[in-house]
Amino acid sequence: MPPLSALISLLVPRSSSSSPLRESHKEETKSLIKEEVGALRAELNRVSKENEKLTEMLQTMYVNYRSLQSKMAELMTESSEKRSVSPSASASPVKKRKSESLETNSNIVADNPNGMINFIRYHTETTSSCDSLKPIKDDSRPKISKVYVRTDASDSSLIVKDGYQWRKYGQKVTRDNPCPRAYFRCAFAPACQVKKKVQRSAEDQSILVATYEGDHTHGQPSRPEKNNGTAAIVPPTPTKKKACRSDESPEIQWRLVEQMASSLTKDPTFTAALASAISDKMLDHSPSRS
DNA sequence: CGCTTTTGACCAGCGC
DNA sequence: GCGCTGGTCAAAAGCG
Repeated sequence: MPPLSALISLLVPRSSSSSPLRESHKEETKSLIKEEVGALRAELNRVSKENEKLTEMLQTMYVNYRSLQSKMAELMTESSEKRSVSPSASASPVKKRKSESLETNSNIVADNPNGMINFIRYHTETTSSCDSLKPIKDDSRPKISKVYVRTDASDSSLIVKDGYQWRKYGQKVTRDNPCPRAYFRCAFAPACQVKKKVQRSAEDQSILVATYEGDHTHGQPSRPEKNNGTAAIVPPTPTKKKACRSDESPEIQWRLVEQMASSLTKDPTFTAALASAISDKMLDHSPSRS
């Protein structure tokens, strides 16, 4: 990313002349640029504060989710204990597809009433509390995680922009949902066995449900700039929680601001608007116009 | 021309 | 064993 000062120096031509008129114009331009920079910084601060608020909201949601999950786990343990008392119940094996549907039903579509969060992700670990109901053979199953993405209901594409490259290898209409389900494999590394299923929610067709199976054996090939305006908020996992805390060091906060600035300057619309605004201001105050 | 997507065929698991 | 269903394969079509 080119620094803002470099961008400005490109837009503002350097003059070798030192006439008083030129000098005053130069000063005027400088003050204008300073004003612009100040306004941009204020905007950046505003956005970062908004981001902090969203992060806090997300943390609250995550804490609520965890407490619900632990309650669910307690209930599950209780019910499994009761089952183990009853010999008829423990004798019936849970079949593969049954367990999958059970898992899906236990997941609730997380939605924000404000519509601010449209990308919710959480993991369904193989070592989850629900394992008490699963047969032992399921231990070898890959890690499954689900992502709910709010999209435009009119948008028929089954694309979930998560930064990874995916190759579609199939599509199928399932019995319980009139919307087709798309099957993807990780296209970045042939050895990477991660699979993704994407299907619109039967209840709310504006929600895309992406199911990830397994872990990537490589790093993320591309950053989320691919999202191009699609808000993507991932709730903090226990290990990542620290990075999302509001009381983190100023260095980290500054890095976050830098990242935001970077993403803004990478946006061609933003840079074009910035260049246009600066050039307009320059032309407005140019001596030829007066 | 090579890569990606589409789509019908095929296969395996499950219920009856 | 048969039918249903979800998941995968692979040839054909599409696209840059």
